[in-house]
Amino acid sequence: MSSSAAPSSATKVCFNTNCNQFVERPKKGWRRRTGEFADLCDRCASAYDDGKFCETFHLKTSGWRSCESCGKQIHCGCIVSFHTFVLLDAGGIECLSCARKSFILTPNPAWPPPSLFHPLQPERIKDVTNWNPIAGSGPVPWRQAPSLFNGSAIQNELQPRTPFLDATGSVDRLCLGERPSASSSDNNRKDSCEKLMNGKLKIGVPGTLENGYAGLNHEEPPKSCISGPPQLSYAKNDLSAPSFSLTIGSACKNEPTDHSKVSVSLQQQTTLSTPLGKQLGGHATVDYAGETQVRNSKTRGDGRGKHHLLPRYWPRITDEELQQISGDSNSVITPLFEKMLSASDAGRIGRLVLPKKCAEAYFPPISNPEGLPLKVQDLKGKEWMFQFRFWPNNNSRMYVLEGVTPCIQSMQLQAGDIVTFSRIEPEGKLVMGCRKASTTLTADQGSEACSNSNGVVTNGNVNTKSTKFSEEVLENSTKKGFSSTTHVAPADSTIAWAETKMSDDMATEFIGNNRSIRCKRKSSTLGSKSKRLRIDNEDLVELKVTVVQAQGLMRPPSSDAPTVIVIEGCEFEEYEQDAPIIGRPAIPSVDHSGEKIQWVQCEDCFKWRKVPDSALLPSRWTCSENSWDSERSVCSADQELTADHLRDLLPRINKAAKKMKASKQETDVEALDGLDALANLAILDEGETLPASSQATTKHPRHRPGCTCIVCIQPPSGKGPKHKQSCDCIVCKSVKRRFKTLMLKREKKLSEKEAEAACQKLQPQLAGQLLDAGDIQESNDDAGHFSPQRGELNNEGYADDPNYPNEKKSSALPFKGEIDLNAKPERDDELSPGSDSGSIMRILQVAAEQYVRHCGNGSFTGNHENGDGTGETNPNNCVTVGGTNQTDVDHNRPLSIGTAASLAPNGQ
DNA sequence: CCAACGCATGGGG
DNA sequence: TCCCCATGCGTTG
Repeated sequence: MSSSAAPSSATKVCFNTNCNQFVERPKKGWRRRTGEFADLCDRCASAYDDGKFCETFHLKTSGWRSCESCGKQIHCGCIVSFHTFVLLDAGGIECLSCARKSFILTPNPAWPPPSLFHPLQPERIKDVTNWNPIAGSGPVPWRQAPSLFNGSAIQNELQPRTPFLDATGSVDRLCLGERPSASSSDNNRKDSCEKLMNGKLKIGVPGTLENGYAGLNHEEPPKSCISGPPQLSYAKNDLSAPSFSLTIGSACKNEPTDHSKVSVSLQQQTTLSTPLGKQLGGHATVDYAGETQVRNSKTRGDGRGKHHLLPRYWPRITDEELQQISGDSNSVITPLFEKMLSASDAGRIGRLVLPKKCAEAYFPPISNPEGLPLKVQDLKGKEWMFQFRFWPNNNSRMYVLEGVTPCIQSMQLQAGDIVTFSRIEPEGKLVMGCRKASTTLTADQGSEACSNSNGVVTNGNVNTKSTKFSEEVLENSTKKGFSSTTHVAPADSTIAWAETKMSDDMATEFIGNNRSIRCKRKSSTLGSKSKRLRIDNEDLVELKVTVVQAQGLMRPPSSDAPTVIVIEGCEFEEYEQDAPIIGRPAIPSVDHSGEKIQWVQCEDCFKWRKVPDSALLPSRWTCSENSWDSERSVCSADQELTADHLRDLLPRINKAAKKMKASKQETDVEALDGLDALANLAILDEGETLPASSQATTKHPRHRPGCTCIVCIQPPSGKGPKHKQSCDCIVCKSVKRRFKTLMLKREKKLSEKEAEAACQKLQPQLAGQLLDAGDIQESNDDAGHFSPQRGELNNEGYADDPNYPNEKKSSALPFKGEIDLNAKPERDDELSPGSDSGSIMRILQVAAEQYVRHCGNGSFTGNHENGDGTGETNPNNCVTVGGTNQTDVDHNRPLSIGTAASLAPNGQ
């Protein structure tokens, strides 16, 4: 590859390695993977402009192939000409001209990654109105499907549906974002190119066309070229230095030589070496669109041509997995898709629901509901025979793999784990891999996996992969920081913190526990109709913890004492000059002399250092800043705190948290939404491991104890006299604005439908509630109301059991119990979270109102709907979602941020 | 009575 | 609003 050895453009040496002349005024050549253009001397640039670069400089190199149609020689495998041909499904290549004639539009994989294109992407690229999903939407076709591109009938069929068919030249653009090398003189083509770009090229992405995988999917563009669609095959042999083989359809089969693929050595090798990096970037080949189209429109009859494959199905296969799949062979692995097992997938029914698009894209077409037996190989090489079939469903189809139970069991998979499907080339065998939930949280997928996963965990196993991920998350969360009130760190970051910041021993313990927390929580999300709602609820718990954690990280600013202002009866501390800083989490303790101290971990070496209790530590603290112990002011110094000691410290903290939780549970738990919430608590208890960060330093030294207000987290500047309700000072404005935002979000979130449903469903309930709260309470017991017994059950993990009777689980709709307790008759409509609830926004509202009631001596109450004016609530309630868990009986009780051990002494 | 099958339902994107 | 898909549930063997 010319780019590899060429000097950087900054040297003003011709980028052409066969030239290397010094150039004073370099001309732009092809687009490099960095996004820059190759600087060429006049001569080389001229050759490039004329489309004769390869002829001139690469004539004697390998890689020349003939266009299957016109026989024109084209240099393949070269970045310069990479975009001048298309790979045919049946093997071979076709020049763009011929491809255009054949309506073969799908360019070779785009390269460089889309992000690199952005600076040069014209605005119009955003205009996707011309985008026709057909060409780009078809998933990678079943490899054995006939090549459709030589069939004129098919082409004809496609033609009317592909308005940009005349834009073949766009391939150049697509790939290089610049002029086509071979046909730059063709103005028409240029225009076409631009049109195409308008339509979709934006994508210049890997996977460019396919399935929305990458190419087309603007809404969910791959994060990088490597996280795209499965068309890039990963050559096992290249593990050490990742490169990708672009295999197209059955090309490999027909031409097992390297002609069938174009190896591209990726620049981002380091990236690629990460699990995420293995997301083989996609590319599309001409046939995808065609075949998909045909299959969709003819065979399947659902020809909507809309095949955006959801990112959650993108294959995320790691090196190891690829290696496992390919074994010792030289096979090229084409990751197809993956799916997180649902409870029913992993259940005993033995049916694995296949994402429709995946099924239609990667599995053989079936027209009979009976389907076909499908041989799938597992990672051990064992072959399984599944029945690939479908059943009609609402004018659509629901694809399933039947008979997967033995396979899933042999892989020891459970709901939440991920199965991956890949294809081995050239054999074309389907391979089913798997990834345990505990190792699935790649950066990209993390959130999703987390939110969707029921994350069954494997005994808190810790492996390097998960740790890596945690580090990534940590890094991300660190970057994001906790300083923003609106930022709610993902739960994972909590875990990440624990995993990465603890000493080894502790990390192990923490990781295990945290994982189990996370995973158990997740596991409770499956197996119920209200799965998604339950996820919401889980999120609430996690939010709460996270905010608690955030609170715990707050440190008063170095400036003078705060100015205390009062807004609507609430006191707020303001720091005129400096906002509170984000402090580093620490573990409060007492040393042998009885002096209060705190343990803090060095950012660099992770060793724990003892610092005075009063020490205010920056978020990034290292041994070098240990001014209290000069001997241990370097990372090389031994850690004073033994692992055992540290181990002792944490349970203590956890106990404190637990105790606090226990006290809260009496009231809060009643407000929890039944089994799931209880399960969450149980999980927390069981895990006993809120990260130290969320517990050890949860005291806000200069703050009103228990204050969780947004002002405290992120105080607005300015000070002033007592604020009146009509005050429009910056503080009040800020608060009001935030509340308004909160409410707007809520409004947005709540569909009318939900509101109606909520009202309707609640009417009877509320009516009954007015009559006899006791009865309701009792009747709601099964509906998820808290009961100690139920709590026990959850502690025993029943709630985690997907097989746990659905009647019970599904009845555990969030807030069924709490609604009764919290709703004021006159405000039922507002307060009722909706019978189907779990709506976080509603919860926020409830929390906000409670807080308002607490702070605002009632003046806020009922005004929040205005979203403005007097109704402003401290939006912090938004984060205090933990409040959800504590939508307690006592309306006057202040909202506290939740379970933080030491954060809010007065917060229950 | 149980398991398997296959369709229906409905939440959510 | 449409579609996907997780899962409920009736039917059948």
